[in-house]
Amino acid sequence: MLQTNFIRDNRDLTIAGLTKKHFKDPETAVDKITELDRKRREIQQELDDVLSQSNAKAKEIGALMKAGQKLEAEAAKADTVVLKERSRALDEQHKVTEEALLEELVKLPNLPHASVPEGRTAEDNVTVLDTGEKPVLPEGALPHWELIRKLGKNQAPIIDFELGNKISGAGFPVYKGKAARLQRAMISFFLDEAGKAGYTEVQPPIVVNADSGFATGQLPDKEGQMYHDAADDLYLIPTAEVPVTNLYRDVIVPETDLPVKNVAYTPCFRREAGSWGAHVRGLNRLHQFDKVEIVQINKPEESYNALDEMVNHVKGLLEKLELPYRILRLCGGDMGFTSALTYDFEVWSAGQERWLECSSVSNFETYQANRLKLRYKTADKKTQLLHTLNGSALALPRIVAALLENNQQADGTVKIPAVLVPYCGFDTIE
RNA sequence: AGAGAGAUGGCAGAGUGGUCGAUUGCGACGGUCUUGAAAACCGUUGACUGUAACAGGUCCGGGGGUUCGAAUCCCUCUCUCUCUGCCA
Repeated sequence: MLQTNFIRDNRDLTIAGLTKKHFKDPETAVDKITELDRKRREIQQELDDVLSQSNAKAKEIGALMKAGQKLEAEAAKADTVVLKERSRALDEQHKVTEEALLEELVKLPNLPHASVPEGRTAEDNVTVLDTGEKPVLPEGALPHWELIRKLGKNQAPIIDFELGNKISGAGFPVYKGKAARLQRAMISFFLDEAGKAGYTEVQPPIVVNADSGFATGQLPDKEGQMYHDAADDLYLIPTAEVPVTNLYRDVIVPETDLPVKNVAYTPCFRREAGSWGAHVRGLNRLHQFDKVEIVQINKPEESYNALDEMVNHVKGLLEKLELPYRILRLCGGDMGFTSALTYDFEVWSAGQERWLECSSVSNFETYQANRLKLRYKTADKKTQLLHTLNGSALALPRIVAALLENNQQADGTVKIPAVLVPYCGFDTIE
């Protein structure tokens, strides 16, 4: 959430930023907020004044009572009636205005960093790195959803969508045998790599309350994208970002603890309402998938260095997995609601000849921290909002898809990259 | 799930209607003393809002109420602890 103070003092910057993000009619939104903010502060001032008078009166009455001057006390009580009426009315106005302000404020996305390219769609994203080297597949190479039918014993697919259909529904595959083991291996590998890079491993809850969803920005923006348990008003997490970042909700972090670096493996759940289509096959889009997420909390002046560090970490993973990939700097129109700068990683899926998004690394600056009330104390004892960052390192299904497709051999088997062999206990899936 | 108790500042722990934003202890920070450290002593030590800076306002688990006035009384929700039951 943007800060009202910032909007008030930087009207043009705010409008320019919103425009870059293709936010509809930013002037109107900013004006509305500025006006509500002005009104709120005006009411607040008046209310404070009335309360101050009431407090003084109450003290006066207290002193009179103590002195045993009952008559005078009763007279003073009469004076408070008007004050009380007035403060009730003002309080009501204040509440209404504040709610209206918040309602408008949460509609505003984060402002993009200066380096964010102009543009509206994925077409306008800027490729900042392309590793080139795409594998040449043998004759008869298949996309992974075909390939998995041929792998495993007795024609039982190692990743079984039909079986998932039966027990849950579309988008909930069952991993079996070496596919299940591969998943577990990758989770361990990713966690170990993050550990070596200084991240502390955490295991958070995978259902969260509405406060948590709000603080990281999933609510109210993406209400319909999360699975919701109405009985207990809890949400299944769409990403570990939500619980892990919320560990620091309402926290003032000691400066000496910065930067905070956490890594978590969790399953992720996404309803993907409305985003299903014919092109979405196999592992390309799922309702449940596994992901290892890195999260950093850093001082404002350090956060973009931290973002670079995270990007390099993800690069390292893909390189160790020997997968071709590219990095995109997302344009204003394609970025997430809460992000100030996002790099997407796409892995080359040779069997379907497509790029698949497998990681998204973002700096949210103070947008989440403002909702989280996540702060630290500066050397001169001021409390200041921190910056939050996160990135997938990595999301599994599309990596699995790319591994299977890119590493398929002429004889129909699949080679496992060397770094995963110790984790898997095998080097080939047949 | 049933019965009882409780939720106060970084922590511990007072406070049961009137200068209480809150006694005190610990911790932390600054100082005196010391070559340095410890001890001792003195002082400082929550957040939000607001102001140019003061002032002012709000916050004692959350929400609501009673009252001129609430940490203190009432209602409600949530959570924690103890005992009993059940259970990976």
